[in-house]
Amino acid sequence: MRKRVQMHSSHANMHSMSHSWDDLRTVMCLVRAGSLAAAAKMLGLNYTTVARRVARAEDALGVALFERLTDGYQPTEAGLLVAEHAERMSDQSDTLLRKLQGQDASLRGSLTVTAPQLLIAHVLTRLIDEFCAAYPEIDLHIRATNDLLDLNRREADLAIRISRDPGDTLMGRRLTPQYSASFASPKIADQINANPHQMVDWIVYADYQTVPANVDPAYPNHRVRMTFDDMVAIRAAAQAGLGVARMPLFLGRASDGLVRVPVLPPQPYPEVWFVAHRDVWASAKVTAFREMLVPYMRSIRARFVP
Amino acid sequence: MRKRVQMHSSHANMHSMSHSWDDLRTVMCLVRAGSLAAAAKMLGLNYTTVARRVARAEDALGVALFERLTDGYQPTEAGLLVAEHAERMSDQSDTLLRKLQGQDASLRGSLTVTAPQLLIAHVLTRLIDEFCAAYPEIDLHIRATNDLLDLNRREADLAIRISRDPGDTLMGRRLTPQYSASFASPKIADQINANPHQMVDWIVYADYQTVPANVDPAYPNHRVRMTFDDMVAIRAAAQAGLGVARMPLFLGRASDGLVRVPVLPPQPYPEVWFVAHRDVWASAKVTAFREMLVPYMRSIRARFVP
DNA sequence: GAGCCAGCATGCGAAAACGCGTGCAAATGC
DNA sequence: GCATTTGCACGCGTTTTCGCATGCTGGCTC
Repeated sequence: MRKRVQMHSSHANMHSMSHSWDDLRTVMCLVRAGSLAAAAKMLGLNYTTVARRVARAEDALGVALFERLTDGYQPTEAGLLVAEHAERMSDQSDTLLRKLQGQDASLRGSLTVTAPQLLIAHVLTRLIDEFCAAYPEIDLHIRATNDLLDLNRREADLAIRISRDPGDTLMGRRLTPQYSASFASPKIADQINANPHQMVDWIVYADYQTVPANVDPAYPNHRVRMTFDDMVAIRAAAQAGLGVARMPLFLGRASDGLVRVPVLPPQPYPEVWFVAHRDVWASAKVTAFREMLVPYMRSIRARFVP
Repeated sequence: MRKRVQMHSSHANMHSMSHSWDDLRTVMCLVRAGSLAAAAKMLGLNYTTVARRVARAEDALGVALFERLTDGYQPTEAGLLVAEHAERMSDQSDTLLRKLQGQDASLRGSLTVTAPQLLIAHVLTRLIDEFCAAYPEIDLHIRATNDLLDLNRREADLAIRISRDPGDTLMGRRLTPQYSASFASPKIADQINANPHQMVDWIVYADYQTVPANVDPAYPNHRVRMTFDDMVAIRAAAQAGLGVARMPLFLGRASDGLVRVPVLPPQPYPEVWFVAHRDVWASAKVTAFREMLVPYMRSIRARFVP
């Protein structure tokens, strides 16, 4: 027999908000990820734990949050509602952590930097080396990816980006302007130089689908031979002599087996920016990195401009 | 005052997002409560657990959140920052739970009602009995307190309040107007009736500190004999013959050993309202309670008005 | 159709979190 | 001035939670 009526004369806090905030977060991640395994990876947990927490949350809330289908967990309307509010909780949590991080005056601990793959590989490795030597107690994490990591969600502490737009709540500092131009293997370059009227085979980004604008009118014949969605692959194709590719000067110049071809004169290309969230901009570690990066980039500016 | 020596493993993984939201909530409760024991009570935990969670949070964030003083945990600036953001997370959590509750169409489970102590005791007990009989599967929790519980924070699902203002995000329905008047023990009443010019000794609320306005001019002599901060105590004092007290009609009429004295003619007094949060207003259980309460209060309206 | 993989449930041993009891210090009450 | 209360730290035994291994299902490839 369970009790039907409870009298409370004192204001003892009894309201059954006994359910766990971590369970709400787990539900949110599962909605985002779509499967137990992906959500578990996001949370650094075993997927069994995710399943258990979701079950607990459903039990505590008295509502089904997911439909268990053979191809994964499908959120119900209630599950989406939970996820929506948990997102806002997550925003608060992220903001909090950023603010705490922004007050951190120590030059110890973790610092996560993200930058485009090829910028890291050809430009930043030396700086990274120097930074690690200068601040040996900082645990530097590099995320070399072309994805724009979400600095709001603290996927990285700072970013070096090839974009004019530092973003919404972010702050930015321009590191250098840069230009693009056309590059090809020496053999292709020789052929084109020998005969400007020969057909120029372009290797272009999948996004563009077309020959770059502003090609030199001295070379009238162009066609797109192939499209790629990855710059590393484009460069490899160009190196292998498959055609001409447009790429930033720093990249073409740093790539063995590629030479400039005059087909496309140097074109302004999105600038290189240092970007960080307002909240962490002034923190010791971010500042230390920035103050080493800015002069370094200035010193090698020649690699980016004609 | 002596501070406890704090050991922080300085290489705590500052960046593991894996830190617990529940720990943030624990910090928030400790800031609110001021002591481990009070926070633990709020959370339904042992205070040792609160201490451990706070220590974990400090370790994970790499910042001291509290100073351990002999008279309790004093939040640091960082602790206050954590609490501030956790409050917003808590708001989101509360909102979520309210919305889920608002969609709940079942007439089973828990329902928490709050009302002023004396209104429960003298007016609502019969209704509560009937409600429990009509909905035996609803677990009714009564919180009889004069504190205004926070319906936003789900300290109660619905409230019966003596106030014109249903509040900010709340909805309200007026149940009945009511009036107050002066009551005293029969002996005092006889004395005053026999000699209208005798000194009338008032027992008043600490908040007012003064004899009620609008006393009948036929009784010219008044003084405040004592002040109380509790209506139960005022009534007891009046019953014991210590003086005349102003109180709502329903209360004086329902109290043994008290009779009306004509010193203070019936005065308008704040109305009785049914109040609930928008989000839960239309839920099955709240609706069921309201639809039993409203006609009940109409049927006994005579007890509230002259 | 056999094999393979992604995705999930279940059971078990290990690890973490928890509650309780004890002990201590400072403030409070008689 | 001594007993009591409040508030906390620490150690121990227990409960809960977690990760891992196993087994199952349905869709996919060859």
